[in-house]
Amino acid sequence: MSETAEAVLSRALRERGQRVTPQRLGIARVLHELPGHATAEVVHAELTERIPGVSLPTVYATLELLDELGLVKRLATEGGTVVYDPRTHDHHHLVCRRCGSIRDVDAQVDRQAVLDAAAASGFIPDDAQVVVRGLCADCRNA
Amino acid sequence: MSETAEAVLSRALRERGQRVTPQRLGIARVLHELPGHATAEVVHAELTERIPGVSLPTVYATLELLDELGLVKRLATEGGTVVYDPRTHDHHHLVCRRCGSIRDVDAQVDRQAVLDAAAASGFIPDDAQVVVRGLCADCRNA
DNA sequence: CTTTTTGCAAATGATTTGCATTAAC
DNA sequence: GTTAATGCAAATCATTTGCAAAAAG
Repeated sequence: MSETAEAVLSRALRERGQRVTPQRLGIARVLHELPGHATAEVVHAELTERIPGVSLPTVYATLELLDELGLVKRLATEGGTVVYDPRTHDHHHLVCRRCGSIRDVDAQVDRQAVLDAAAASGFIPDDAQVVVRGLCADCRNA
Repeated sequence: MSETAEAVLSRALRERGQRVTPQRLGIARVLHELPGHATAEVVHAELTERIPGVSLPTVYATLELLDELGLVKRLATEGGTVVYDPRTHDHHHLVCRRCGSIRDVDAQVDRQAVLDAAAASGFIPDDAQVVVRGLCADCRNA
């Protein structure tokens, strides 16, 4: 089986000489257990039910740290807020124009043409994902 | 030659029974004349040099209106702010992880695989663009 | 004239900061 | 013991809202 989010985080923190705290472990765990993507507020609310007393600023700081460590991905929403994605494998996103929800999709897309064009302009690419905008299944009905 | 942004906007407004005001025309013109994408603040600053006295709330409301009319595209930045893109043709974006800048790239990418996957999950796609994250030419040096 | 649009001032809401206290190591 | 991490309260910043005055049709 694969390692827990806590185990991966603990090792990453020790490697950088940073401290392993219950807040950090809890935040990583909660983010991975929540379905889909989550905002700092949502992580905080869920975490509070497990470890009361953790502050919102700590949640924000920790999510940013997890992003720096490459353990989660920070995503900007159309609405201007930020959500975190615990899935770091290569995938694409479906963004609903009505409710703003973001869902993952797996698909094989050849992005070489954009990457080449990017490189040609002096840009050094890290990764490239497709963002599909439209109407999600829920909003299609409602 | 192609129509001016003002002419297109005037017609779109009349069609919807909305009013053609110097503020709206000026905002559309400024957005199209500024290089690349612009925030509401930047549009406001530039517009103020041409037509003093236009308020920031009016700029925000007008940019939203232009987006609804399909004359510009609203984009959320990684930093959590919003910029407007006056180019409505199909293109992709290069987002710098360091300075947050967004540049356009033209490239031919076959997105059918994601669109199919999206449709299979009940999502109705409007469009799909590739977002390339990485380091822009300026930040690579600095 | 009637109704929309504007400008102003104030409100909002997500995220960040300063700083004293607490807890990892 | 040292130094980094936390919690709290206050600050910040982009964006939005309420409402009376101005202007488009």
